[in-house]
Amino acid sequence: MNEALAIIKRGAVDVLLEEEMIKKLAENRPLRIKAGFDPTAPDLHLGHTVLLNKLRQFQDLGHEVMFLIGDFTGMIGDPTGKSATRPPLTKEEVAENARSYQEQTFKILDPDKTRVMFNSTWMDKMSSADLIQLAAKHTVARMLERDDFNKRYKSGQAIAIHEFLYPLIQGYDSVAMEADVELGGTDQKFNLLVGRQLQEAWGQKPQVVLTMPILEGLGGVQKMSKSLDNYIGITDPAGEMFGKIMSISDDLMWRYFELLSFKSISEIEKLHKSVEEGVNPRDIKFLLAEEIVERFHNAADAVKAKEDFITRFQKGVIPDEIPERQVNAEGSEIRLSNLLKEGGLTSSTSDAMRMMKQGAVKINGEKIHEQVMIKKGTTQIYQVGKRKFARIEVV
RNA sequence: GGAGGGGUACUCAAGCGGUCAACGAGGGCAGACUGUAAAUCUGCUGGCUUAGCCUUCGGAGGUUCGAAUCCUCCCCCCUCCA
Repeated sequence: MNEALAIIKRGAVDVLLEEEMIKKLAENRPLRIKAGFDPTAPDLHLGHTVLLNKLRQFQDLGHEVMFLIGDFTGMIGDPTGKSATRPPLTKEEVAENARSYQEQTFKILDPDKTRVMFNSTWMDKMSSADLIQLAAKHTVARMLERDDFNKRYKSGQAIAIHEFLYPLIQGYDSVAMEADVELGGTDQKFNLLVGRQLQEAWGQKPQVVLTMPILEGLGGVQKMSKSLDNYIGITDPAGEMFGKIMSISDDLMWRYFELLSFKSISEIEKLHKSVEEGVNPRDIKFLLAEEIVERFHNAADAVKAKEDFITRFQKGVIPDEIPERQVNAEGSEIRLSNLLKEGGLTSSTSDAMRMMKQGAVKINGEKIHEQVMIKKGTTQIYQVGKRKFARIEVV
């Protein structure tokens, strides 16, 4: 039981309230663990798996995971200023996304102990009067306590009325689901707490709120996100996944170990000690990279990814598996800048020019500093920076 | 409905008639050094047919030789009053 609590608390930022968690565990029954997901983004990356890992741990302890897809809110759309207007999803799209979610999450979650739910099930039935009564359960002042509302309010940015509704709906989901525990990122803390309050208002025992940290992206500064392109997708090819993990800083590595590895805390502690005693952190990072690649691919791929990595970077060999592309030349030849752009190695020809000037561009391993013409019919290996390669044929 | 303030590149934030493709900071990218690490140093960070040209400062017009900067209208946001 103490052990269970320790597992639950690993990596978590908050457990509110811990005494309640202990009591619930003592009841010795499968607890109902809720976690909500946006119906829009089924492309999961390692940042999402922090939460999934925690859900998995609950499953391993014998509890039941309720995987809630917030399709109701997704179908309304969220016209809040900042994230551009996101178009409402259709029922079909939601269903498709849900399927995609399962496909990806079941690499971590145990399907037998996972129930997928949709909040439209109960929200569709809610009348306007019901909704207003729900809204009556909370006050504006308390809403403004939420950090991001608070900041926006103080700095004079818009807050639309419906934004106040989202935490309430999310909280009501906990009521409808009779959740014992709800998991979320630290950014969700406020919303999760609203759930507690509403459950009490409906005469239920409030859920325990457990928040997990937001995983930093590859740069270690901003959160991992697709739009910042600093993520490791769980469907990334093995070699890429391995390489991305190897590129993180040593400090960040320990964070990834804590949040992403299935190794026990004591094992990780041992690794930490070994580094302090002089083991090259890089070798420890190998362990992490192998573990993650193995989880989302398989053991053989992990081994191969490591070998490739070593030949490629420690021995400086150009990788043998590089993407092959074809680029169309208008005439008998094409400018290198255009080739790099068309070949997807740079975002624009201007970018390509900059890269050349900085000595980041190589053709067959040879640095190219200036614009050159590439003849039609040639196939060469182009490289921009350390990581971007392509074998491009000019046709 | 009334009064005032504001909308600048990924983010924050200068600029308030030319020297502005737009200071600075953060973020990001690249090079050097390395362990594809960190730290550090250097360069870059709108596009193109790249010593030149083209399009950007909420939107549309206008004034001017010349506008992010001035004027008009519109849209959006904030504050106070009702």
